[in-house]
Amino acid sequence: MVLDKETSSIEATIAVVGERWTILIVRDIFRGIHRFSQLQEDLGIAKNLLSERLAHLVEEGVVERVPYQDRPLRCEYRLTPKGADLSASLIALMKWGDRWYADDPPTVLVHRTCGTPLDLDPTCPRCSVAVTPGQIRSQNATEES
Amino acid sequence: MVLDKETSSIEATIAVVGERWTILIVRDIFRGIHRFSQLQEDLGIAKNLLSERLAHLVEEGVVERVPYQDRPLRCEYRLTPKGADLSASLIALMKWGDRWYADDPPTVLVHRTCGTPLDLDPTCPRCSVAVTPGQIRSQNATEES
DNA sequence: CAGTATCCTCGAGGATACTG
DNA sequence: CAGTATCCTCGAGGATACTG
Repeated sequence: MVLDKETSSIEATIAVVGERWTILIVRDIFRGIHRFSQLQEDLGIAKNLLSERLAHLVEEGVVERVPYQDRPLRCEYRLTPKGADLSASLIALMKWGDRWYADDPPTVLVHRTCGTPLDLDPTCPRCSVAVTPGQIRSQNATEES
Repeated sequence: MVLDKETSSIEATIAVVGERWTILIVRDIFRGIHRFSQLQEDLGIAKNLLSERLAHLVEEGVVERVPYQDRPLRCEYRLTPKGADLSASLIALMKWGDRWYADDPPTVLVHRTCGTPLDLDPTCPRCSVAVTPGQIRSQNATEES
């Protein structure tokens, strides 16, 4: 059917980052927490689980190990371009939680440096209407629209 | 710390929809699949699990039961406004999966009705720069920016 | 510090039978 | 059709001890 592409795309995404600890780890790395012990302390996750989740993220190419000292060799975890590309997803999830579960609604999410409110609701630039997932399809980037 | 709000917002979101079946159910309802048997067939999920996940979504106010016949009473599942508000998140996840796991990259996501490509990368409208999750904060909607 | 190795337990997923 | 009720099994989460 027509929606196969979108189907597998969502499934692919949640197969990689659709797990509580995994997504929280990625969020923490976004926030500048890069070292094993810092992640463990911030998240309160068991060390074997953190180790396993990080290995999984490295294997998927979302996170990479970057040495920051020799003798003994120590690495920290950084987002790859693929991992950094998750920002839109994280922000959308954050924004939804903020909208519906904030202690004192209404709140808005703003750019930290300049305070400008951010609107991430998907809108078609041509039609100027809100777009839902069912109204979207994939097409090859080289095709004519 | 300053990021507490975002932290709990993401955790709140994944507590509600951060599970494989749950998110696929929401996606299917977005796509127009509203009945129990259709969802079960489309997803290949065990009936007790589907029943439980739907009950959870109803309880969370993401989905609602809407009768479509009496005698016997039958209900279908529709998104509430809160559920429909998940579209930005679903699309962002879909788009990431499409970008990094499409069979034949590059692909783009376009508005189904008019074919216009959609860009959901978060950009600050004032600064015109890409915004990452760590560069966002919550503030009360009534505060001055 | 940054992990790996073990072990234990509980509960989720799934299959199946049953029901109005 | 749209579920509920049971039952079984496996494996994930977590705690803890250990290692270079």
